[in-house]
Amino acid sequence: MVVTRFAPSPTGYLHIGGLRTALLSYLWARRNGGKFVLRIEDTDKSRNSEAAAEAIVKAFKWVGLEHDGDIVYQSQRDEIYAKYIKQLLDEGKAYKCYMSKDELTELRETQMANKERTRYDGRYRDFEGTPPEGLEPVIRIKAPMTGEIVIDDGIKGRVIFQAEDILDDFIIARGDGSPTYNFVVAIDDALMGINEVIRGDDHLSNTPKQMVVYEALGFELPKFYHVPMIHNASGKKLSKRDGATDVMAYKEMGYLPEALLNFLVRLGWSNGDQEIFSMDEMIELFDPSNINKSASIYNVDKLDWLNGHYIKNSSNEKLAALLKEYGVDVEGHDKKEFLLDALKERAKNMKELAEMVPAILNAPESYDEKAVKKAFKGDAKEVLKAFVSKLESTTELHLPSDFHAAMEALVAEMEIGFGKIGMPLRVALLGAMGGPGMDSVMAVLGKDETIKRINRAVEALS
RNA sequence: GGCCCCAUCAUCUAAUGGUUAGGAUUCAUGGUUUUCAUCCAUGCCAUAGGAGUUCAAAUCUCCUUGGGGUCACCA
Repeated sequence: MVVTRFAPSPTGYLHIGGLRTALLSYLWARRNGGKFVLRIEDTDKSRNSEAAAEAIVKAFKWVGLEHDGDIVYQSQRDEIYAKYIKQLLDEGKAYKCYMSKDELTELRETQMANKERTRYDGRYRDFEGTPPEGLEPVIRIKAPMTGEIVIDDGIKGRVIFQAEDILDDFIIARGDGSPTYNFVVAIDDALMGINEVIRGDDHLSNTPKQMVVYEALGFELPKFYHVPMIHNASGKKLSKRDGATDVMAYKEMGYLPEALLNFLVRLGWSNGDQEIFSMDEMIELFDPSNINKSASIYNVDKLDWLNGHYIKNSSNEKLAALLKEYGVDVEGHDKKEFLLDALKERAKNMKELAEMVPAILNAPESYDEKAVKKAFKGDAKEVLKAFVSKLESTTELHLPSDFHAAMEALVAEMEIGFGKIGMPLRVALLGAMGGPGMDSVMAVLGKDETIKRINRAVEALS
């Protein structure tokens, strides 16, 4: 069975890059009928892991990703790590190092001055004397100093490191006894049965260290997939400065989760010319082994386009329910179908959609000067008055097509162009140019409100 | 700087060693419309550079250049 995981460090919220690796792990697990588990990497206890976990779960919930089983907190697994530290110590695969932080810094500076690679020099590897007083030792693992470390990566292919270039006896437990990242990741992944690790390729150079731990503990290696990063417009790793990296901020900006996921899955991965993927299609088609090797740049235009697409193709019921989260309630409005039909074609995001609703439902408080100047010239008022009479004398006025017919009849009778009625009518009903078709607007407003608004405008603009 | 990774339009990407290098987004133009948007049509735009292998290279090899990642008692 394929078991994947998402293992964020709790920095407070889920960001867009994290969501992508989570999505890919999720898809691959689902495609294989496997499991997708969530683990919070909170070995640094100074941070509030619960709030972070809640934020992540909240974001997961919003986009519709579900993890299997309980959330695993590394902060609650100290005994497990302690057990393995003891085991390695007993087996002579790890040892106590009494070097102080100052000494370490000094060593590093000397090495840098000599243009050598900075590394621990192994001075306590075979130490048998009396340890210095008053110093809590760190635990270091014995790492191979020669030979090749080969990662058979599912995306990058064979990646080969020389042990002497990158390894030293790295620290697996700090002076206070707490275990370090590369140690616990390997243990947790192994213990939780994770056999397919999909993560950012910034972890590629950590992998050899983790492999040392796997080897020392006799665990079986998972399959690694190191996914290229998402970069910002200037080609750098996506950071908090690049605008809204918090997934929940995308909700606030009016993005639909399906648009966001669709956007993310297409970053570095494709299926021929297909651009639109439902969740089911993603699950059916996604395979991490055909993810691109190169980083991709995050580009909002495509996301906006996708979002517009998904809004246009959403049902009115769904949009009405969603709109409530953006402070607009149209569920009780008897013309909500006409309203949403007209508006969803033109909204790029939910926030825009939410703003368009009151612009129609509320009568204009003022009339845009430029629009008035353009639309209210010549006999515009006479045309509007004639249109009012036309509406008053028409009994069946419900559908947009009914109102359209009324307009058509008027322009035919008066022998004028559509613009002669359309433009002043637009200003009268909405106060400005722009917006949906007049027939839809009138159908939403109804006959009485339409007439009322026209009369008011004619009066106000005299 | 050491090590590792990467390189097709501005951006996301497609292309069993043989295609007029395809699609999408953006942009431009035209059409549709009472306006704006949508929608439709058309157009602009790419194999980083240099060697090599081959009848044939975006595709394989090497070098150069460029970009990125990583080098903690952070994760």
